[in-house]
Amino acid sequence: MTTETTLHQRRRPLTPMELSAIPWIRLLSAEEKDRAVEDLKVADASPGDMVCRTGRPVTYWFGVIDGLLKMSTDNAQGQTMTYTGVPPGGWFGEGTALKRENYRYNIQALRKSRVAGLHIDTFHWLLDHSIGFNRFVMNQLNERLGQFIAAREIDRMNNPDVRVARSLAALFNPVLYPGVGEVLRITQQELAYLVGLSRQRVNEALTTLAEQGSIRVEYGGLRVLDIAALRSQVVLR
DNA sequence: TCATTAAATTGTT
DNA sequence: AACAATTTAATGA
Repeated sequence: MTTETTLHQRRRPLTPMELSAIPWIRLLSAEEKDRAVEDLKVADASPGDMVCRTGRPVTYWFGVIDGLLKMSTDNAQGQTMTYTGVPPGGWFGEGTALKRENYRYNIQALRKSRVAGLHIDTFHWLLDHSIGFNRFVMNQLNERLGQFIAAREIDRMNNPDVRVARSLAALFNPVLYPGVGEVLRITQQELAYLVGLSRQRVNEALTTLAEQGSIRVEYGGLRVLDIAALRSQVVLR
C-alpha cells in the first residue's frame, strides 16, 4: 500500500518548463533567482510514495509541479485524517520550515507526481533577502489560514454534495494553487479519498453540481464554470 | 500516421 | 463491490 520510496532518491535539476511552474520564482531578483534555481531539485513520486513524514526534521520546502498530493495525519487511534489535497502550483510546509521544526503531517502522492524541493537553508536565505519572497510566503500563510477555517466548516457538514463542492472550491484556489487552471486533473476516485466519501457518492455529487452548472465533468478531470457557486453551496433539501 | 490493444476512468446497479 | 461503457495511452506496423 505505502511505498517506501522517498524523494531522497532520484533527484535531478529542473528543466525550464518546470521552473515556469513555480509561482514565486518570478518574484525574485536575478541574484536571488540564481541562488534558488541552483538549489531547487525535483523528483518524481509514484502513487503512494511519501514525500514527507510526521516527525521528520524539515529539510525541504516542497511544491507540486505536476500531479496530486494528499496531506494527512495519523491520530492516536491509528486512523488517518486527510486535511487536503495539494494540486499543481501548491507549496507547503512553510510554517514548520519557518520554525525549523519537524513535519506535522504526512504528504503522500495520490497519483504520479512531480515534486520540487527547496532546501530549508535556501528558504531562510530568501526570507532574509527577498521582499517579494516574503510577500509570497505571507500571502500563502494567510490564504491557507482561510482555507483551514473553511475546512472545519466542511467537516461539520453532513451533506455530501456540499462537502464535495466546498472541497473542490478549495482545490481551485488560484492563490494557493496557481498551477490549476480551468481544469483540475483529478479522478473521482482521488477526490473520494480526499473528501472521505465513496466514489459512487462523489460521482453522484459531481453529477448534481454539473446539473447546477457550476462544474463540468470530464474524463480524468473537472472543469470549473462557477467557482463562486461552488464556494457558496448551501444545504438544500 | 494509423489501427489495434491495453489500461484507466466513468456511470450505474 | 461489481459490471459495462467510454476515453485515453501504448504499441507496433
